[in-house]
Amino acid sequence: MDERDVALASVWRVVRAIPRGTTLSYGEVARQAGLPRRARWVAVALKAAPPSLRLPWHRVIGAGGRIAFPPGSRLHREQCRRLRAEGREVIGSRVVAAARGTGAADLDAWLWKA
DNA sequence: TGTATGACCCTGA
DNA sequence: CTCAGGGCCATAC
Repeated sequence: MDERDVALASVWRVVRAIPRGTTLSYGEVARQAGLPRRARWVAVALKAAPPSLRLPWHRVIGAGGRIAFPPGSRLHREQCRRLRAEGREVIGSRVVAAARGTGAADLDAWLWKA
């Protein structure tokens, strides 16, 4: 098990821990995984994640609530669908910050502040 | 070996 | 809002 595997496991662990209805940016995932400033690599890690892990990858979005996939692409639609299924509003490629007081909101309020 | 590409991020104009 | 420019770094060719 080399460094890469450890890093992959760290990222997956963080993503797996994102609560339902909440979102985390790539940069934040990287940071919480102990890989500061490696947001880009988080994308690689997600792409490399075996589907069998059933990671909630849809809860990982770009900074500022931006969906990272090209609008109209299959994955973009899939992510929108899953986020809305968890009660999040999505407008275009933007995931609207959750309103305060609705439970899962505090995290991203802190994240993309306001 | 070198270059290009990308599910990124941030600042500044 | 867009665009540019810097940083980041694994992968693919």
